[in-house]
Amino acid sequence: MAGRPRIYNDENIIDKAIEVFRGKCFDAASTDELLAAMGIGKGSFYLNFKGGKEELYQRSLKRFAENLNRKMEAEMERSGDAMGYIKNLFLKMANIPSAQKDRGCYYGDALVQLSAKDKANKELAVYLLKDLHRIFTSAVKSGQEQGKVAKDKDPETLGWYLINFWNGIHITKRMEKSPEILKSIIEGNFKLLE
Amino acid sequence: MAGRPRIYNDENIIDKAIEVFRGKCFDAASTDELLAAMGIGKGSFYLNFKGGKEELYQRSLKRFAENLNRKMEAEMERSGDAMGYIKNLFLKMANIPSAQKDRGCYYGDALVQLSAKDKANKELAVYLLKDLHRIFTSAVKSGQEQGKVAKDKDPETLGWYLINFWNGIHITKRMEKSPEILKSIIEGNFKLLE
DNA sequence: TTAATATTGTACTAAATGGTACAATATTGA
DNA sequence: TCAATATTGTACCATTTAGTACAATATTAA
Repeated sequence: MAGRPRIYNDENIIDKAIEVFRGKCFDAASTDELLAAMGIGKGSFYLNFKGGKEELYQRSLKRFAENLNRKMEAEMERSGDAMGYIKNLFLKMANIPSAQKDRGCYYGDALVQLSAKDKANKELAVYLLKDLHRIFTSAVKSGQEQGKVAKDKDPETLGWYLINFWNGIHITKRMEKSPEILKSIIEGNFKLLE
Repeated sequence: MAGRPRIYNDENIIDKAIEVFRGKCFDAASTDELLAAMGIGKGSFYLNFKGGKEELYQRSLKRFAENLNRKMEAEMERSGDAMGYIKNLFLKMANIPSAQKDRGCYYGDALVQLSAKDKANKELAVYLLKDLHRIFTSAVKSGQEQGKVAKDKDPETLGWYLINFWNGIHITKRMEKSPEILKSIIEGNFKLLE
């Protein structure tokens, strides 16, 4: 259990890598650039990430899910109004600064950016998006129990509407940044749940 | 007007390039690979595409628009039922083969795949997506005239719902390929126009 | 036939790429 | 104090990259 101490923390450097990956696609993000952002050298990197860039990306997807998916579940639970929390999550997208609107959903981006050879990571992104669908579906169910969502509709299907809307708005906000237009799209789509 | 005759046709080779670009992102598609698919050598390429890969991509976006946007307008006109044509366009996506479901909208993909440095091409993709919004909006208007779309709703706003739905379904079909689920998402979302 | 010219194919280059090898270093426990 | 060991930083490597230079080639018009 001896040895030279690490100068870094796994979670911290993966967060830095996510920042880089969100600015350009997997192939365009060079290891040199990633390592510079992470603040570690190649020696440390290839020791900890035996699979190189691909493993880093995989772990960044998992790390992202801990922050997004798990946090969403926790907040839904905590607030006691899961659907209200979800709707607010969407509405907030209308008002973020323009630069942030150029960023998409980390999972959806992975599906678009990864080439066919990165099969494993693509499947992981699909898995995490389906987990998001599950979370949306559970929010719909609790919304139905609270009388906030139409009870005669299949929650699973409404969950699909929501994940599809999630996928769409993350592209649309990159082409149209007007808060008013984005807000009208969001409000309009939530009518599907009524 | 003399000189060695070209062995290729601009439109043909750009179509081949589009095939390559749709399989991987801009940065990951190498010129060698592109030229092999296009069937021309570097000499011919850099003579015709002075701007290199970036110009090729730009012209491929424009070429794609001629085939998609212009064709959509023509079909809407020809069919005499613009909204029916648009809805059918979406419904067809539910039943295409799985491999095709892994491909997205060429413009939306551009927004996700291009890095910040390709500003010009990103703006072109935005322009073409906005042209699609205009087309959707005009379909809504003609649907309203024909009593197929609710008349009390702003066509521009419904156009936004449609372009956002377009953006979304092109991501969603990459994560969920079931024709039934995709069909239910499409049918459900078109309720927003009623 | 031939001058003018547009296109082609290939050899080449400089830079960047992902990854490896390994000596130097900083710690722990005996 | 020192052996054992985990981490670090750097020099290095083979490959791939986008793009250039230019001689060879195939055509048209005089």
